[in-house]
Amino acid sequence: MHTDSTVSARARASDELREVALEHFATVGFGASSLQQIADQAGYSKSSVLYHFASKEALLEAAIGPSIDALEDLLADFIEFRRSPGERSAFIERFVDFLLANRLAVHTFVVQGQSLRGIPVVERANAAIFRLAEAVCADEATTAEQVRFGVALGGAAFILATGSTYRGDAPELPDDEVRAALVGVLSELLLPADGRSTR
Amino acid sequence: MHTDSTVSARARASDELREVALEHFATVGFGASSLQQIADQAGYSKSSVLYHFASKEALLEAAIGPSIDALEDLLADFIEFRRSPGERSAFIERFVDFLLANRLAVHTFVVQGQSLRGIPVVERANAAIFRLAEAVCADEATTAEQVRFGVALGGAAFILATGSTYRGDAPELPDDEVRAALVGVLSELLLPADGRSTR
DNA sequence: GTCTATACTGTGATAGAC
DNA sequence: GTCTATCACAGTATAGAC
Repeated sequence: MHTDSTVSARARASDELREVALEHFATVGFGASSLQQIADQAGYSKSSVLYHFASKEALLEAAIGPSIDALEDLLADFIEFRRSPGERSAFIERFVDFLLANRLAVHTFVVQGQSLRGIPVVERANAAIFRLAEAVCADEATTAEQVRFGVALGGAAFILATGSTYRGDAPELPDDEVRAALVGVLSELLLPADGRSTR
Repeated sequence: MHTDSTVSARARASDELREVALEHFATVGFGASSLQQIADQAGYSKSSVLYHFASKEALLEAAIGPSIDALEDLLADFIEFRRSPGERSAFIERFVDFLLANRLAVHTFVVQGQSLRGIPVVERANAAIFRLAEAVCADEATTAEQVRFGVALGGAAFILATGSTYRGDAPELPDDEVRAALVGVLSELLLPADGRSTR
């Protein structure tokens, strides 16, 4: 029987590598990231990375897989209860919380989801996003509704990874204010409203 | 004196390479793009690419530079007239037209603007976006306003390059409908409105 | 478990034939 | 103008020492 310390050491190294790798994948992109840079920043050798994860793709799987699991759970709940009154706005809040808790992973598979086709974990992400679009948009989505969904998703993903704004100075926006602002914006974009097409 | 045909041939090759390169940079990312792939798709050799453009960065400069010029012109006009009544909504339409006419370039420097710091042409793009944020947001921008701007910009850039939606089937949305939808969405996000913070 | 050493491929870029 | 040949280097991945 393995000692706890052995198991913990292995898990700790994996976690550190996952975290550093996710940061690289989200910022410079999967294709432009190198195992060497990830290993250096995490304080391991390149070979150690390939001991913990069989390949670069396996590292991506470990980095964003749990976030996709969480998205799928969230989506299943929403689909079950979306007809209840008020459930849609409650979903927005849960969705924003998901975005904030998984910002790097979300940015990775939203922004790079199209260019990483063929990688199993990315296909899972794309499928989840597709079902999310189906659930949020009306059954027969108009162009306007599809654009609104795309702007909401892409805009949120963009915000999460750029430090929230494009202003060079102000380094950080307070998390609670970002959360409130995102809930407001996504509500406007995704909740059914009347008479907005004539604006 | 050079013949016209010689000049045209050189210009034609450069244009073809710029176009193919821009497509690669926007889809798979600058760092993940290779001169070999670009040369193959354009029907030239890798060396020919480096004859027309001294380096990979020079190719990026040629690919997105003109779009940044156009953005700077648009921005200068807006800053001059932004106090006029109705000028802001007119600007939204011009801005959307700019986005549609420069979709790949916009997607490239918006999405990858943070990770390509240090490349001169990208610094120009980031500076232009920063001034755009200053011009569009109120003088003392609240967190909510900054988030709205970020969602609008990032969402629009996302829409432009993903074929407009995340729905797997429907291959293309009609351009005029996308334009109208984007004008509507960006107007909601960027035009001053009353009483939306309490929603 | 983590490392060094190595193999092999692909990269951006240069030099020179035609 | 476009090509082939070549360069030095970085990429992922494997084998094996400790």
